[in-house]
Amino acid sequence: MPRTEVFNRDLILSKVRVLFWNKGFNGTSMRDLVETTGLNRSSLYNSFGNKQTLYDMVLKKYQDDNNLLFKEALIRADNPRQAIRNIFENILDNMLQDVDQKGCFILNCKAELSRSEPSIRTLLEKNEATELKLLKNLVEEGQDHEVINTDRSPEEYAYYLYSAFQGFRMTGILVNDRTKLQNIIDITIDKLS
Amino acid sequence: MPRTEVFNRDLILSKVRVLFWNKGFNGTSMRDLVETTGLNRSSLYNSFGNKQTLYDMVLKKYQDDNNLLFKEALIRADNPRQAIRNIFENILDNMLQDVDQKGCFILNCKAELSRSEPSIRTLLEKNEATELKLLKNLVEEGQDHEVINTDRSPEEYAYYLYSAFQGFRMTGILVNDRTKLQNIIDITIDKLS
DNA sequence: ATACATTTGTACCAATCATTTCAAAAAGAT
DNA sequence: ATCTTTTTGAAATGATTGGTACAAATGTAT
Repeated sequence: MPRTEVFNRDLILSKVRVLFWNKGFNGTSMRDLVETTGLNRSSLYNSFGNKQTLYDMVLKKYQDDNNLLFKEALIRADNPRQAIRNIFENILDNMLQDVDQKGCFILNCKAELSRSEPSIRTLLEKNEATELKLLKNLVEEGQDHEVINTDRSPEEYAYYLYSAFQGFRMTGILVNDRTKLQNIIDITIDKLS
Repeated sequence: MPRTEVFNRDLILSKVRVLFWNKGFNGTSMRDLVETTGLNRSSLYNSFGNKQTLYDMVLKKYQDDNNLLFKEALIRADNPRQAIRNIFENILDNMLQDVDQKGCFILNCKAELSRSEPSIRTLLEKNEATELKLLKNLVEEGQDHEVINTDRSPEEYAYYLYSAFQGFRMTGILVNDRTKLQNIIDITIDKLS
């Protein structure tokens, strides 16, 4: 009975994501979104809600994709320290492929909206807790397997790595030299050996 | 002959800065600026130019203030490694005083505008070069005075510290626990000993 | 072919955007 | 007191904002 959707929903959302990622929430207009997606204004509202819901959708999708990238890093790692290194290096490859040098969508969101949108702040806090927990567990395992030193507690190293990771992503906005970025990773991970 | 300005120019600009810092360029309206400064709409345009020039002015002022903070860190340091530590700890005090947890204005700007405004991108690149140079010189001195190890070159350590510094500032947006932030500094600087 | 649900195009909405205009008010200097 | 320059207030500018209304077009299933 019903007419089926003619457009590729995921393709549309990926275009929306690039736009928000590059220009932020406030820097992106519905006009921009209509032009870039090629969709009709009505279709956009009808199928995806309003500007806020669109932003929320692509931000969450970005989070999921990021988590997948992390999981992938864990799978092809010999040990927990290597897993942490892989997380950084997976992102490095990702960064070098991004000709726009958009940085991290979540960090851009954090910089723009963490003080204005309570719901966004909650989402960011949840994201932070998740990443810290992941890192803490990895450090804990690494210390158990004696591939990470015990100079600091797992939680302390988790905060250090979480902070370093954010800096790494911010640095990639202006720096796109693989050697320089790889060097940052090396020194950061070195600290754990 | 001319009537003198009745308002305190620096006070007005500091209010403008807080606004842009918190809500970004695109998130701040001229209406916001008029309300917060208490100035008349015409006076704002007449005395400070338009929205863009206002933003540029306060961003540059922020940069200058930041540089002053760095210089202060160098002055009261026993050696170059301590100077680097002081830079981080000066900012830590600064961060803990900021109830808004606005993070770093320059990084918020970087996240929001580095892909949209070429003039801003140039300013950010210049800022990056300056900070890297400062750090490189400090590491060089530190290695000469044997308070920083020579595992890596001054430039390599400069990138590492620059990246770590950005991460530290981004972390402070959601974390305001002194112990946790101090811990990040300690581990980061430890790497140099 | 008919019925049904959705997509689409166009036009429209009120609100807000950054910025300008301009006459009136204010305050220094002579 | 008069001149000069600036600040001020209020109103208006045209453009753009996010979002809606609704009829026409479209396609699927019976």
